[in-house]
Amino acid sequence: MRPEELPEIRHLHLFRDMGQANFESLMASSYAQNFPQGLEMIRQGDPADFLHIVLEGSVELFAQWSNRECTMAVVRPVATFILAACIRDAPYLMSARTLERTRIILVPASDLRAMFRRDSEFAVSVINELAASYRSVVRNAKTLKLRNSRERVASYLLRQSLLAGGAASYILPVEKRLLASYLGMTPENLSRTLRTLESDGVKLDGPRVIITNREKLTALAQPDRLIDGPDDIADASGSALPKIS
Amino acid sequence: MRPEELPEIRHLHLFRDMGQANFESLMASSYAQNFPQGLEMIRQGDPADFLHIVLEGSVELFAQWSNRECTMAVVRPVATFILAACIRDAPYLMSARTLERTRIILVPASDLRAMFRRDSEFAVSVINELAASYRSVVRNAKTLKLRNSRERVASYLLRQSLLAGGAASYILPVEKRLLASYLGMTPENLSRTLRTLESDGVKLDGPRVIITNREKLTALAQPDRLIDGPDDIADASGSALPKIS
DNA sequence: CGAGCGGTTGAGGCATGTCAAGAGTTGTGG
DNA sequence: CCACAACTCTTGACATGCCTCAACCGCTCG
Repeated sequence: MRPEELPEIRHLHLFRDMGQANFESLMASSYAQNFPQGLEMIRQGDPADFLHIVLEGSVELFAQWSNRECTMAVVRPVATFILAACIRDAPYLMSARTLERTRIILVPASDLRAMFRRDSEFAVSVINELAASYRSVVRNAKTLKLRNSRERVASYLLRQSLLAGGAASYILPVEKRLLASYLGMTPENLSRTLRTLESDGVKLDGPRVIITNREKLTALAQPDRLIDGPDDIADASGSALPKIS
Repeated sequence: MRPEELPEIRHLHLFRDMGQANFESLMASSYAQNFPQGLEMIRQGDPADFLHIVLEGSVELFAQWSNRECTMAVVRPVATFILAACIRDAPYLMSARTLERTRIILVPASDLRAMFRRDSEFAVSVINELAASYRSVVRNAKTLKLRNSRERVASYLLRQSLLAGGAASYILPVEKRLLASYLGMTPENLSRTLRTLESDGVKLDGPRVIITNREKLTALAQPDRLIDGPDDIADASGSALPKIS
C-alpha cells in the first residue's frame, strides 16, 4: 500500500473517528491489489473474508439467479463495499466485478470484527455506516416498487443532474446497458424510454444528457427526499451500497 | 410497562448482551402504548423519535409515493422496527400501521443513541442487527429484480412452508391483498397467479395453502439461500425488516 | 480489415395493470 | 336479530407496459 493512500482511507467516515494506533493496526494487516478491467473479484455465495476499499477505478456490484443477473450498484473511489457480509461473517449476497482497471484495499474481515469490539469510536462509525447503507437500500426498493420504469429513468437523470451541481448538461457516468440493469429494465427499453422522454424535458446525445425543461422533467419524476435522498451521509462515498454514480 | 414484558424484550438479540443496569435504564425511559387496528402510528417523513418494539399484534411497514403505496414488511412480536432511522436521527423512510390491536414499546431514540456509545456490548448488538437488516433488504431487492411475479409467489409459498416446519399445508399469515403488495403485484394478478400455480404443485383453499407437489413447486421457485435465507439471525424476530410472516 | 460490442429501432408477444362486476364475509348500527 | 355497508377475493374483458428476437449502425480494438 502506498503511503499517500492512507490519508484517503482515513478520511472515510468509517475510519475517521477511530484511534490512530487502531487504524494503523488495521491497515498493517491489509494489503492492496490491482485488478484489470472486467475481473470478477467477488462471487456471490463465497465467504466474506475481506472488506473492500476502492481507491481507483470502479466496481459493479451485481446479483445472479437462475441464469439472470442484474446490477445492484456501482462503487467509486473512495468507498468501501460488502461491509455487512464481513460483519455477519456470512456469504456475499452480491458479486463484484471491475468496470475498469481498479485498485482495491483488502481489509481482513476478522480484524475488522475484532476492531469494533476494541475501539468504541470505530463501533459507532460502523453503526452509522450500516444504518446509512440500510436506508440506501430501502430507498432503492421503494423506487423499484413505487415507480414505473419511465419514472425511474426520469428521477435518475434528475438526480444525476443535482449531483453534477444542478448542471443542465452532463455525461452519464455509466454505460446505458449497465444503467438499464440498475434501473430494472432491458437496454432496449431504456433506449426507447429515453427517446420518449424528449417530449418531457430531457434529451440525450450519446452519453450526454441535456435537460431542456427542468420543470417538466421534475413534474414527471416527482423527486422525493424519502427516495432520492439527499443521502444521510454528507460524504456519500462512505456508503456501502451507494446509488449508482 | 408490565413487569412480565421485560424478559421478552431482554431476550431479543439487540438487548441480550448489554449490561443489566443499562438495559433497565433504557427501559425506564420507555413506555408502552396500545393501538387499535388500522391506526397509522408512523408517517414516513416524520422525525424518528422512538425505536418501536412490537409485543402483541402486528404492524405493517409500507411506503408511499405519488398516491401509490406498497407494503414493505410485516413485523410480528417480539421484534423491533425503524432502528436505522433512530440511529441516523433522520426521517422515517416508511410508514407503519397496525394490522390488528397492537401493543408497542417506545424507546426514545436519543437514549438509544446515547446508550450504544456507553455500552460497547450494546454497540456490537446494534452492529449485528443493522448488518442483518441490511442483508435482509438486499435479498428483498434481489427477488424483485431477478424473479418475475410468478416466481416470487412460488418462492414465498415455499418459504412459508419451511417456516411452518416444512408443513405441506398451512394458513397464509397475511391477507392476500397485502401479500400482493408485498410481492410487488396487484391483488387481481396474485389471485390469477395462484390459480395457475395449481398445475405447479400448490393449491389454495381460501387462506389455506396446500402443497401438492413439492418437487414441482421447488423447480419453479428455485429457492436460493442468497435470496430466501435462511436468515443470518437465528432468532429472526430480531431483524428490523424481516420477511413478511 | 473484420470481429465484437454497445446502442438503436422495429415487430411481435407475453406479462401485468386497469376497470368493472359479482359472490362471500365481516362488522356495525338500528 | 336483521339489514346494510364495507371490504376481500375472484373472475372477465381489455389496455398497455415491458420483454424478446432480430436486424442494423457505428465505434473500438486487436
